Amino acid sequence: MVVSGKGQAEANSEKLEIVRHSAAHVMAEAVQSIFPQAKFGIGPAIENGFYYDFDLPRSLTPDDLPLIEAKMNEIIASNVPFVRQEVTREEARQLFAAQPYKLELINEIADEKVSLYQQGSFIDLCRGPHVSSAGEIKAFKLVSIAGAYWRGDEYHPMLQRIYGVAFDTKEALAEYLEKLEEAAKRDHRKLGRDLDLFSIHEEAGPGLVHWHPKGAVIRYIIEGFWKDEHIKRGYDIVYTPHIAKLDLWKTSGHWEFYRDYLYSPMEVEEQEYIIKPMNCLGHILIYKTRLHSYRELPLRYAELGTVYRYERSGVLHGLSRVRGFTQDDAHIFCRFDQLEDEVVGVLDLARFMIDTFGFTNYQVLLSTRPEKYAGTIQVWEEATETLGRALTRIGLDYQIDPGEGVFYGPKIDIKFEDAQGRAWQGPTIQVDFNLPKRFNVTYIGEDNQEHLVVMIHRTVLGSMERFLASLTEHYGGAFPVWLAPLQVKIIPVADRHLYYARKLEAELKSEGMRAEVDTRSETVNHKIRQAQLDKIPYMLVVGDKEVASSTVSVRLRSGEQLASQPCDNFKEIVKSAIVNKVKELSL
RNA sequence: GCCAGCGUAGCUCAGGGGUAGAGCAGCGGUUUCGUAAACCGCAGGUCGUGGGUUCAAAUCCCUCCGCUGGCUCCA
Repeated sequence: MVVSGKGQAEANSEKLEIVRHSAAHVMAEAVQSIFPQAKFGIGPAIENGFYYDFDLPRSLTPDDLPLIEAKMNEIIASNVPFVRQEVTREEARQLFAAQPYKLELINEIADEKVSLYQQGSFIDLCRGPHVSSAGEIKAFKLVSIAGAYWRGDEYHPMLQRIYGVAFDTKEALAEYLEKLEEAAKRDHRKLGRDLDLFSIHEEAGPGLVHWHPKGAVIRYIIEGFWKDEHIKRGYDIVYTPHIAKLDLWKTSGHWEFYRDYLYSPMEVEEQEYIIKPMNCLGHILIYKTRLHSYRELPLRYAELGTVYRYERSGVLHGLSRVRGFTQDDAHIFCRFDQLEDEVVGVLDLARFMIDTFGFTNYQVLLSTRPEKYAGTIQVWEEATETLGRALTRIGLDYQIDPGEGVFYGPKIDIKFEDAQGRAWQGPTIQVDFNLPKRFNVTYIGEDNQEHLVVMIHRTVLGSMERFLASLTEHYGGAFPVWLAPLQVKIIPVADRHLYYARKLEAELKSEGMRAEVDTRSETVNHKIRQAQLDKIPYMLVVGDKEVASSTVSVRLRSGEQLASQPCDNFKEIVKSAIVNKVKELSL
């Protein structure tokens, strides 16, 4: 039996964190030497590196970074020791008399003693630990400057933050920077343009997505799959209008709570209407067109519903954060005693979707009661426990996100990571105690009395836009065959093979495959290169040999090449890849 | 929204007070080719917008719009 405490890897990562934290202090010393008037915020280690926040007499520009780096290198070369000492809070206050942010921090420390770390001329309030001397920082680079509000509060002053990355060795640093460059190639905004999937136009407005034919094919396939799967799982597909009277949104509370996210009302025949920011109200109206017995619950209304929300200009991001998007939405109306089974059902569906589309990098979060909430604590606790039980039943590992629930109920979020490691919320399951009450959404129970339903808002993809972003980055644009906008590119060797190539194209198309002939009078090499850049799964090169023997020569986008084979054989291979939704090309 | 940076041809980018450039893509020819870029030619831009400084602005200054990276936010 192994009795040792920490594993080697864990110890290494702790050491690296200390190095990164110390690098932040060294950077602060460098900044202090350049700007003696600098006021210091905080400077922690973060994933891959560190940052430090400064209040400086002028704005930093990227040109400042090499100067600060040079200074840091001097400090590191001098190998100054990091010295820890403890002083009383009062002594610390005197020491940091000219440092308002530090004073604020000192005042919040409960202990009578506070610890300080000093290297060279720079002394900082800090819990530590640190390296013993600056020379232990082996490889770092300053990467960017950003504004950051003091203590993350937008009503506090904005400080200047410098981000750096730091690693054990120069090689590890170079490897990391290389990885960043590779990640940029997977960025859905770049691939979206290169692969002709979508565009966003200044003329039309930021955050408004135009789906090109190739992006639209992917969406169309996903939507068809999504609808079929929902019908199989007991959902009913509905459609609701894109605008509705403002009064409806006043009743729901959205006008009061989410006004900042709503587009201004438009007047129609002296009535005010708004464009919908959510689909739920339409579904509620459908539900309420008649009385419902407890026997017919749960009812599940699903809609690929397009919504519009005003997002602040600084937060828009490709397809991941937009102002108009289509949610793969559904609302489940059920009894409280059905909640757990329903959540299990949704989680099972969400996981089925995640697996089918091949995602592996995601995290599951259970968000609990926030400070401002509707309903009673008891109901909240019951519902939160129910969500937790559902997660356990389905066997999903999850973390608690305390206080991050929506005011109307707890929720489960599934977040996908993008190419640069940023997390974006995809599937979400939210329990709602608020709307059923506000709209009096009820069923008639066994006791012949009216009871409020429990509503679940849920998506299993998130939105079509964000989902395409995630999908594109996950596959680096090389979509699985069933999703690939174009599945087969037919490449005739010379013009005399065009007839045969077109016949093949027609044959494949008639069986539902997406095939196209490259009819240009270009070299075979050129056409193959183009097909490779377009990341088309299969390329069929046809020349004299193939025409003579009625075969095709298959090249995969992996570069793998296969012997000539009968066309029927190839068709079966592609069909099976489509039907089985295979993630990797294999033959 | 806030801080910083950026905006030159469809794309990637050069030029930085004195007549707007390249490669790729596009178009027209020639070439008919066997698994990642044939050759020749042509065309393509109010240098994001509006204003200012100047004899002269893509270039310097300001406004706005958009994008990028952060921050805040994200029902």
